[in-house]
Amino acid sequence: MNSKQESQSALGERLHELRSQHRYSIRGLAAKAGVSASLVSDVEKGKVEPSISTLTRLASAMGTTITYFFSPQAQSMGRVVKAVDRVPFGGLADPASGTRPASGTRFELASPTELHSIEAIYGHYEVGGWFGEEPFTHEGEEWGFVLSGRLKVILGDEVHFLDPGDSIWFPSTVPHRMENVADTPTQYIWIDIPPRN
Amino acid sequence: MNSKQESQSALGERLHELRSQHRYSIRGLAAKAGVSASLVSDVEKGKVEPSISTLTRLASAMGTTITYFFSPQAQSMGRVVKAVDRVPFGGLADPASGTRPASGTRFELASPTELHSIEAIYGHYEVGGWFGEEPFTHEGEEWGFVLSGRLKVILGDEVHFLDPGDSIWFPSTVPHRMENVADTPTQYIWIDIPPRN
DNA sequence: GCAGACTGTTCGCTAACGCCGGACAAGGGC
DNA sequence: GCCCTTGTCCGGCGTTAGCGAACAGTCTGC
Repeated sequence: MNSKQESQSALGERLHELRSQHRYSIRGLAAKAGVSASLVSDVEKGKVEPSISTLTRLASAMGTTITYFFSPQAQSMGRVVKAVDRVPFGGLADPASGTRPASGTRFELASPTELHSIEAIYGHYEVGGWFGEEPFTHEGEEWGFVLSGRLKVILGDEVHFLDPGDSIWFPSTVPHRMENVADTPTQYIWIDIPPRN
Repeated sequence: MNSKQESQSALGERLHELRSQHRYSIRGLAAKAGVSASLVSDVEKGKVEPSISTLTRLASAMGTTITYFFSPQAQSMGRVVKAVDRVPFGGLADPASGTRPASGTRFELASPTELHSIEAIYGHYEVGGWFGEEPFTHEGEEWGFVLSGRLKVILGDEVHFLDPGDSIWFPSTVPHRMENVADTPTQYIWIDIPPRN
């Protein structure tokens, strides 16, 4: 196993992961990128190292850039809080005292920090609906929560998929774009936070 | 001129620019990267689109990664203040009043913002000296100023070269590494700023 | 049951081109 | 003059990226 094979398989895994998130079939992605299905398969299996042009086309077909495949996935520009990862909020009673400030309620913290001076929006995306023809930026920060459907959020070079219950936070200065990729309408709660001062 | 040629030449320009900054000859870089000199020339001239493995080797030979060639150079993680770009400081008198608070002195602002609670260091690098075997991160921010020599600063995927009079500012959370690439000792002033609070 | 439309994979095959070695002209420096 | 370096160009080899077709497996619907 030489380093070439290692990097190939790493690249293939990233491609497979990205394609799976998009729920594209191999032939579907191939058609969208203008390449053959066998090539996509070969790349994912690490049998072939694609040319830079081909990899660029594959990235473009999924709304990202070639840097996606090389940048470590650890350093994220935003923070995603998966539904299963939400922590109870308001119930953090002192275990020793056993105090319970509330009963019959359930709060879960879905944002990485507590935020103030926010603008809440209840949104509705028709099938195929999107916001931001091209990724755009502005001041402030925002936080979104998907109630139903499936929302694709482009964050710089990253692509996040939000299923019902998932939420996302990011600074608005990161180029972003939202798109409903479900075959049903997508409902969401969106929070915009203007810059402080 | 199709898009392929465009991207090739853009890639070639980035490679040429990076190689020039390192002051490597074509053969020098080729030897360091383990490729032929003609290939380096062809890539720079946009005659050939290198394979991903080759481009990775070239990037590695110059202390960066393949993402360098694809990330837009506009979005910089840090801000470089070139010697020629420094603005006079302390002499910003009101043109109308014509007041001159000082005489016989010359101050120039070399950092993007005024900083407080700092730790200043006068450093000395022997030929070939470096700091940080691998890029490292920590809290806070820092600012450096080169008095003599030539300092190579790796900032994430970026590579900056500081000649005497140049300075750099960046958050310490960006992986960084410093290296004297001059054939003489490098003197510098380095400022470390711990996180606020 | 079986047809049809999917899924992903494998197998030659070929044209393309990445990559190399060598030769070339154009400077300095001595 | 000679020598060493600079970058470029050319011919050609060898690899392989990319393709089309055929493959087996799964699921749906008739």
